[in-house]
Parts: sequence; C-alpha cells; structure tokens
Amino acid sequence: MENSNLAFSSHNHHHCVNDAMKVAANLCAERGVRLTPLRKQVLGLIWQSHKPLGAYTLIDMLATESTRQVAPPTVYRALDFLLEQRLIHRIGAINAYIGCPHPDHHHSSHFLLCDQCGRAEEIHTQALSQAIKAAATNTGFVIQRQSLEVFGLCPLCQTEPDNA
Amino acid sequence: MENSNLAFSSHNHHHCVNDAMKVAANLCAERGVRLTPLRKQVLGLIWQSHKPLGAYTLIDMLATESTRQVAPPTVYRALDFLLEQRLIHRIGAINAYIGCPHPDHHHSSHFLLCDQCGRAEEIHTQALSQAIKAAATNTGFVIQRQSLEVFGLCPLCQTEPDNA
DNA sequence: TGACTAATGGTTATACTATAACATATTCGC
DNA sequence: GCGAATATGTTATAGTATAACCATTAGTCA
Repeated sequence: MENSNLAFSSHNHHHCVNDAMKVAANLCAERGVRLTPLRKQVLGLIWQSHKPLGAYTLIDMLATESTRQVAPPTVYRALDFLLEQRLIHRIGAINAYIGCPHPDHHHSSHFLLCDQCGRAEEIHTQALSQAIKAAATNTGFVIQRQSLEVFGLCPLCQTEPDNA
Repeated sequence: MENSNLAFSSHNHHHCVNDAMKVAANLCAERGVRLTPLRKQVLGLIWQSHKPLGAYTLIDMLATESTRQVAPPTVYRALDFLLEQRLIHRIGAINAYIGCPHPDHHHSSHFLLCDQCGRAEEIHTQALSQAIKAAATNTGFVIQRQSLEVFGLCPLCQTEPDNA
C-alpha cells in the first residue's frame, strides 16, 4: 500500500482508491461498524479526487454520477460517520473533505494545500508532531485533536502556472 | 508589551487590550491604512474576548453594546481588513476570529483551543515553525500561509470541569 | 419465523456563515 | 471646495450545516 505523498506526483491513482477502499472495509469490519453502500460511495468519491471536496459538491456528484438524489443531511451523516472512523479529514479553511491515507493509526490532520490546483497532500513528520506535542505540553494543554492547513504552491504549479 | 501566552493564566486583560489597540494603531499608521472607528471597535471587541468570536456574535455585540446596527457585509469587511493587516486570525474549524498578539511579525496562525471554556492561546515555537517549513520544503511546496488548530483541554479546565 | 430493537437513510424546514451588487457617505490629496 | 478613492449602508442571495420527525433496513433473540 502506497497511498501517501503522491498527490503532487504522477501515479496510478486507481490503485490508491482501491487500496483505500479495502483498508476502509477491513477497518470497519474490525470495529464492528457498517460501511454501507452510501458511505462507501461517498468515501469512493472523496478518494477519487486529490482535491478536497465540499459537501454540496458530493451531493451533485451523487446526483449526476450515480443517479442518487440525496438531501444535505444524508451526505452530512455519511461524512460524520467517515470522520468518526477517521477515514476522512475535514479541511476547515475551505469547508471540504479529503481521504485519510492512514486511517488505522495517527489521527492528526496535517495537509499541504495548493492554492492553484487545489490538490492536497498529507504530511507525516515525526519532528512536526513532536513539536506540536511539546508546545502543548509546555502550556499544560492536553491535545484531543489537531489540524494543520498549509496553503501555498505545489511543485507542479510553480512551473506550470495553469495546472488547475 | 506582554500580550502572549496568557489566555490560560489569570492576568489583567485590560492591559492586553490596550496594548494591542496601540500596536494596531501604530501599525496602521506606518502602513498608511485607516483604522476607522468601526474597524477599531471590531478589533476591540475581538481583543476583549479570549475566546474566538463569530461574525454574527460580533454583529450582536455591536448592536447591544454600542447601539450600532450593522448588517453582515459591514462586519465582514471590517474582519477582512483586520485579517489583511494581520491584526486578527481566523479559526477555520469553528468559523471564528481572534486577535493576533504579534501583528508586526510572523504571520503563522498556530493556536491551542480549549473545547471546554473556548479560550484560545497562540503558540510561538521555533521548532514548530521550522518543522512545518521543513516538511513543505521536502515536498517542494512553497508556503503562502498556514493555520494550526490544536483542540483539547487547557490547564484550568483539566481541574475545573465547568470553566466555560 | 416473527416480532422487537437499534441503526440507517429519507424528507422538510431552517439555522448559520459569507458574499454579490449597488447606493451612499466619508476622507484625502490637490 | 472638487474629484477620486476609500469606506460604509442596504438588500438580496449564495453556500454550509443541522434539527426534527418519519420510513426503512439490518441484526437479535424468543
């Protein structure tokens, strides 16, 4: 499985999606929770995109791509489930959702987000996680969850100005 | 001037607010931009709270505390100005705004946010900033802006369960 | 099997957050 | 003062998210 650090490089994303879906199915089975058709479909749509997707974009995609007409609460409930199971992350600055490449461990949501093409890539750095932990500990703060959103230009968009 | 690292400790917050307002006034003068009465009022309201404030909360506060009836665009324009001048930060996860203790340098938005009492405290750690920079550089990513939101329990709320 | 129970999804309405578009007023340089 | 630029007022509406209630499905156990 090689889901990570790929959004900004060319790769066969089909594999990413397949792997992610398998991992998700296994994880849900282990946890005794149900990855229903709807939840699976939403997770699939999110994973097929390297760009974080908004809830209403998902509603449109469900309507057009799968002839499934759903109202906001339906998709938000699916998103809530996927968030709880840590299968996706929420990017607060842009109200959007993206797949988590490592749902089985490490819950931190650390992302590089390209302003030009919209792609997102998850960061995994020991030094970073430890620096955050240290800063919290210094203040006597107990961490429950965290989210780092770094916006800028990805390698591709620095050379290709119109990569969106 | 001692604006920082104080949200989770007792202190005379009146001083914080006064200092912050002076710094803001000086900075705007230097930059040749106008800290109008409205903008100053909004900045003051934000600074008087250790908790990030939502835009509509600010509208209510302007209405009740100062008999100034404003519509959403008015307060959002003030917020946009303050964000541009880096006098405040936006906390994306909760759609709220909080004062920046160091508007003159360092634009990163790194916060500890207490789930219980709602208070926010800005983090300034060299190791943290460098870890983020290193992670970006590793990927060939050029940073424009960033936001770290760490949620959990502040020191006070770990012992006093109802500190909200 | 069948009925009970819990979990999931459907539906309607509405709350909350933010901006577009256009009108009015204020400030600043000349 | 005059004109351009900036700031604010006003109305309407877009975009994001949830409350409340109902229908359906899946799993459990007598």
